[in-house]
Amino acid sequence: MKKTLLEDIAKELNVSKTLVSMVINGKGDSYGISKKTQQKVLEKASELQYTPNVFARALRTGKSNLVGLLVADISNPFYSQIAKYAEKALAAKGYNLMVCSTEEDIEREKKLVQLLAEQQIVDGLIIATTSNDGSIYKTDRLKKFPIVFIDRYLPDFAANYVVADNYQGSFEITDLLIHKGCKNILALNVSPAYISSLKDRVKGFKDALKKYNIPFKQENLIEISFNNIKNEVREKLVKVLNTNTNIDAIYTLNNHLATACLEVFNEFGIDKLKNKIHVASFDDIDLFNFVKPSIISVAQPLEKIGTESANLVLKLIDSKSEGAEPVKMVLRTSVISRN
Amino acid sequence: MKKTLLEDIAKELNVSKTLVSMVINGKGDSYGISKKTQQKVLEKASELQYTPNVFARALRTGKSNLVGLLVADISNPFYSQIAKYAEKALAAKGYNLMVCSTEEDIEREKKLVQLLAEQQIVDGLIIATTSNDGSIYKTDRLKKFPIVFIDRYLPDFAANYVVADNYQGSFEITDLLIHKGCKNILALNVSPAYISSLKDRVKGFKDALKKYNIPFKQENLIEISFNNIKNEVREKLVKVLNTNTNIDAIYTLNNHLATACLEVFNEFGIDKLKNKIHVASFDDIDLFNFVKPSIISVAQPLEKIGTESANLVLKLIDSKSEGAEPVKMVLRTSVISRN
DNA sequence: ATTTTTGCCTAAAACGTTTTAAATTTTCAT
DNA sequence: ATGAAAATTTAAAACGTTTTAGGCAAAAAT
Repeated sequence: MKKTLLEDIAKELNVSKTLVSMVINGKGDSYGISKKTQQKVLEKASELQYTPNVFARALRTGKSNLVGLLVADISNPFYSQIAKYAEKALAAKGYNLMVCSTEEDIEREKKLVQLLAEQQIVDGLIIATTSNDGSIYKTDRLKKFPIVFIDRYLPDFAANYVVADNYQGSFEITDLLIHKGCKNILALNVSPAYISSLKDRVKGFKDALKKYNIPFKQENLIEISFNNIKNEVREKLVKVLNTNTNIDAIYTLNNHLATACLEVFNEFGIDKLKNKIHVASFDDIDLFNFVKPSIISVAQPLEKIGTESANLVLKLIDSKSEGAEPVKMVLRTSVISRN
Repeated sequence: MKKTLLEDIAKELNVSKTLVSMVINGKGDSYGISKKTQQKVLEKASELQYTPNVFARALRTGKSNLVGLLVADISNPFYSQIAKYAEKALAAKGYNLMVCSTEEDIEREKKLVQLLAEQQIVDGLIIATTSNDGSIYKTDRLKKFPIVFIDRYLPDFAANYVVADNYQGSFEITDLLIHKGCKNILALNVSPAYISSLKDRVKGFKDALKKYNIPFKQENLIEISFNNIKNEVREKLVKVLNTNTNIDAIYTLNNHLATACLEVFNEFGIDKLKNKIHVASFDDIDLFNFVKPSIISVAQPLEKIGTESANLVLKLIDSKSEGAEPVKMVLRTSVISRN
């Protein structure tokens, strides 16, 4: 049972494959194919279970109906949730999704972009970039390629993005901590710290302190390198808590840091820590619903990021929007307070 | 700056594009192209940054160098971890991965398989199937298409699969519970219960009971429908615990059930529950490291499942292995005991 | 009764590769 | 030198579409 081709349908009906192609693509009317003929073609096509060859079509039209999603780590629930919703939104419009992990490696990101975009394998890209300066996106070809950045945007780079309002979320959760009486908050950040979302979170944190005239101390912002989170957190956190005994809150700037902290708590016993330490984290993961000490967190609108970025990239693909102003979408986060 | 084509290289060197194609594809030697010419071609190709057009190549050869991964839900960490490792293994061999969520919907699975496999978009598929009888895989075309099932296999269906040893894991964890003194274990299963991994877990559970001459009671195996887990767990769990007060352990058959149980515990307060209830779960998630009551769990070899399924599907693709015996890989799980 | 318009349809080229079959050039033995 | 054999190289077809440019009737306008 061979695959049905346009030609098979054409032969059976004694028409040209041109005509069949037109009808199949819904252009029958605009090319003035009679209703009767269109009907015949569609019936025969479904009878023979015709499905167009994607590669031939892509070769001819330069369109693949694929969208790529590049994230640092697909096994991070933050990204996999976004992936899920993006896929759904794309599927609704007849597009398929290719997910690739960059492993927070800019070289791998570059290779993938080259492969997927320059090669025109995908019609558009959704990217959580690891790049700091966006240099890899400054080629002529890529500048007019449909790309939507998510989670992290590139400063000084006119590009479309859909991100959470990291500043607002961080400001609000810090504000909440302060309202709960915290005066000496220890913040944990993760390198590479040039990533826009992290920078904005730090800024929100600092500005909230400023609002209440609490001086920011550099030693209260610890930086952990992303590829050795567990160990560094253990090391540095224990040290700080031992030397600086009036820390009254810990604020982790992403979910990995939070998990690492909780592990340290576990290991050393929560009670050994000063009693009234509050814990807060950017990102909201399932875990936080179950864990003591109870954690307040900033939930990002994952579904919205996924859906909106997908729709935006489709819009870019459709509109061939040369020269249009880039769309910058900043979505509100919500602070989740647990008793 | 137009894309470089085979023809561009050919023209610059005054050779045919046939020759260039041969050299680029590493077939220079076998076609007897002189070393000198090969050298020239490769140099010029890299000078002009030639990369072949994937679609033209796929159209001509019928090979796309893509592999599809179909899972029930990419946002489930179980699957997203597998995805990560599969992607890595594939990338190492020059293949890319397309991940698609089926949402545990057999119709969507069918559509995706049709699109990806029958359409030859991908060269092979890795699938966590929702199908119970495998009927959608029994077409002539699919029977000889490179498919590796993961997580769940299809009984009565000669197919390649890579799965965890669900029976062994379930047997061992039940055994462990019994050793801890439990005599009245409540097991929570999830529908659709025809899924092989779940059936094997149930069997392991029952056989472990049998080993110690503990009679299996049907009312100690509760079934929860997968699309309403949270509510049903709350409802049924509370009821059972109230009526049947000598339950001394709860064993959830997957990670979703476990999370739902923990939520119920949270809601009603752990202390309200009989003190000495042990909690066990198939699957091992991050959460379990942090939660009280402490949970024993069965960890599946996620990395291995991802890597091995990827390698297997590549082997199938390469070997055009008609008629070869299907590979059935059953990987040991490990029971993780927390004090 | 011829020309023009309209309505419907088609042949052929094009997309960028790979592969087949054959052509050309070189080398070697005579 | 000459023909056969060996070593290189190539033209053209093929993969399955979409699109361009146009063809041919039938209907309408002159």
